[in-house]
Amino acid sequence: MATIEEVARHCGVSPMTVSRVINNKGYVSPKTRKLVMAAVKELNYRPNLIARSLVTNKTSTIGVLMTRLENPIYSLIVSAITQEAVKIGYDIILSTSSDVNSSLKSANTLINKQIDALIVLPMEIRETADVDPDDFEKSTRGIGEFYQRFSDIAKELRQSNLPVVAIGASGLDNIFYFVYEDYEAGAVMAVEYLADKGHKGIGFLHHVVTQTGIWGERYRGFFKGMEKTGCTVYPENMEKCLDTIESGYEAMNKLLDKCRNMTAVYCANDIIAAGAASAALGRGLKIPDDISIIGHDGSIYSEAVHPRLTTVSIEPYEIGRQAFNLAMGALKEEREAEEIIIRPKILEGKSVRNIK
Amino acid sequence: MATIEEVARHCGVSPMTVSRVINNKGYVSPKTRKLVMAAVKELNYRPNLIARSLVTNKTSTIGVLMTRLENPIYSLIVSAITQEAVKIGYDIILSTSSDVNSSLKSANTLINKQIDALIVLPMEIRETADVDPDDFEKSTRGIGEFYQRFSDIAKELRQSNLPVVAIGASGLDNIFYFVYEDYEAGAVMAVEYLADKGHKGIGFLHHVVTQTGIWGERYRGFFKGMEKTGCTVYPENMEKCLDTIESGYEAMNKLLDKCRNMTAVYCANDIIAAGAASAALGRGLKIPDDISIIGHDGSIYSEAVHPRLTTVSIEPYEIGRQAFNLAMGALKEEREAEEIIIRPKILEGKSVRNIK
DNA sequence: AATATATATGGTAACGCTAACATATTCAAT
DNA sequence: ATTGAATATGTTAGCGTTACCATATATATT
Repeated sequence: MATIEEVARHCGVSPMTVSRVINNKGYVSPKTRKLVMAAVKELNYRPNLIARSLVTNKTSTIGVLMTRLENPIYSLIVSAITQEAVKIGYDIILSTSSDVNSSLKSANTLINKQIDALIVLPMEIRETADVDPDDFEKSTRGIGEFYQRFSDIAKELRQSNLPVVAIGASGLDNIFYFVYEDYEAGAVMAVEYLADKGHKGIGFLHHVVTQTGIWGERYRGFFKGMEKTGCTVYPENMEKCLDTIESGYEAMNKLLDKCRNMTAVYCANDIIAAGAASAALGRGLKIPDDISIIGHDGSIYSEAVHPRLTTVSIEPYEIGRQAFNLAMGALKEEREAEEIIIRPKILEGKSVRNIK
Repeated sequence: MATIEEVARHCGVSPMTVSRVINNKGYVSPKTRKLVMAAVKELNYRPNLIARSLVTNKTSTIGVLMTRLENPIYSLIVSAITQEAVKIGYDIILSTSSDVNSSLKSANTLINKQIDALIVLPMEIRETADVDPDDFEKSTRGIGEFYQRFSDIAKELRQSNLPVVAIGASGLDNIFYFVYEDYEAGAVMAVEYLADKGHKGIGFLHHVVTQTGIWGERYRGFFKGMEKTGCTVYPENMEKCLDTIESGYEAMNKLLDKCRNMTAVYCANDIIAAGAASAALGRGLKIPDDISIIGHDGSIYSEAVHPRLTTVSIEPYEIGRQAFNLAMGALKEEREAEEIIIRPKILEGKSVRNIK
């Protein structure tokens, strides 16, 4: 592989001149520029970006630390980040780890690789590697611990001016940039939407996790929405489940067995809603004639059921875009600290009936 | 940020000794080791992996060049790659580009960043940036051009011992490692499965692209399967569509209007099948009692419809795993050239009726 | 003609690390 | 005691690039 030195020798100039040409920086006469460019082409010269990084102290690479790329929402976020990044000549280096220890290890590796900024998306991080992934109570309990132990690293990064953007969180020690979706507001919106269509008997398929994280927010949002719209919450119209189609299906069947005066159901996400829709159809119920369903996420699942699901659409692309630009802004030291809250939207499908 | 030199000074040894400790390489007395480790902790030393790479000439980073991370199949492949990578201390640097020019540019950047290996996954690459993404005829026409123009780069990489693994392709100039799924065999399997259940009137919802790439393979596979099972192909039982739910829905409606003696439909992928299922349900048809449906991909879409779709399951995780390990094997120069073909499996749902 | 400014090029050192070699020191085996 | 290997540490140089400063020439301004 040709080096800058060889290119320089090949056309009788100094390495510095070659450097000026390839970086388009400083003064170079048109004649030498042409000469150098010809040599670059002839020798098939590739600038060694590692060597450049060593001296410039920047890599044009940002680290993304996350858990499950399998989850379409996260992969959409990452997709947005990479798309924004490529626009300004940045690349992303991706690390997926599922438990606290390996996440911290990954974070350190990324930092040691001299990334210019770090975006963390630790949703679904697990306490330990050996936890049953289907034990959701336990399996989401790692996030807090991660942030706690990450705090020291974040402090250090702060000092060395490496911005850290946390997606899906806020108010953490030593982290100053946040992007998150207002899930609670989304849940409120879902209930309001149903109430607005004349529904009073509103059911809820919620995740088993009800206290923390995204599921906690949606859980609280449901109650808030019910109160706001003056609807009564009946325990018989609620059922818990996991984040799978199968679980949503089973929970909906249980719910339909015990519910009373229930005309609509808010599902904590589209996956659950898809399962719920299947259960309803399987019992010969028509959607939305016999039962209205509203989901949450605006994921591709909401399109996969018939009729298309009305859902509270979160904006993964927007989250990724904002996260990346926040990181870039912080690099330029434009801001000291910032928090960006993305508001969801109602994405109307055909799964909610107007019964007014 | 502390350097190795500072750590060395701090405990009165040479940088080499510190290097030996942090790399666990060569002889170091237990006493000095302890001393150094204490200094490392105290100064919060982080080895600069960029500097290390410059001298070792390896980065423990592999490049992944792809188009649309939004497509769950691709993101599952990437997920598998990262999971395999992290196991042996590698990271992946991800680049998503949608057209030929920017893909080549991204490839060059990755190479210049001194990646140890490159995995390319150029499915759905477009000829130019301004092509309408929904114009599938045009939008998939870029792959060939990409590989053609990539060939020079591949040759160069070959010389510098940087392995290139192409996913979803085979027999390309200057590329020696391939991992791909046998989609044609999958289509044959789908038809055979239906025939085995007693179906003779088998319909086909195929993609508008019928000559090249994955759609071409599935298209050919359908005919091969029909011939193999002795079923007759009726043009009235075929309809073309795009890779969207909506398009699958519309195509299925057209198909149901014109078909004759059709008891089952093979859909070129699960997205189309999900749309088709919705259309069938929307017409009051029962699945699988009135019409059997089989999809292709084994994607999460196949779970999102009721009843759960029987589908030809491709193995994205396996593809990613094999691709990464192929790259690693090539790095160790264990092999000269290799081609790994992944065979799909039938994933049984409840969307196909046994009419024997 | 004299001075200031813009343009063009080169030399040196350094970024932080490790490979390769050199040199001690220890310890066991003769 | 003598040798040879194993153990332990240090020295030097270089990976490929650019920052910084120095210098030379061309062009504009008075």
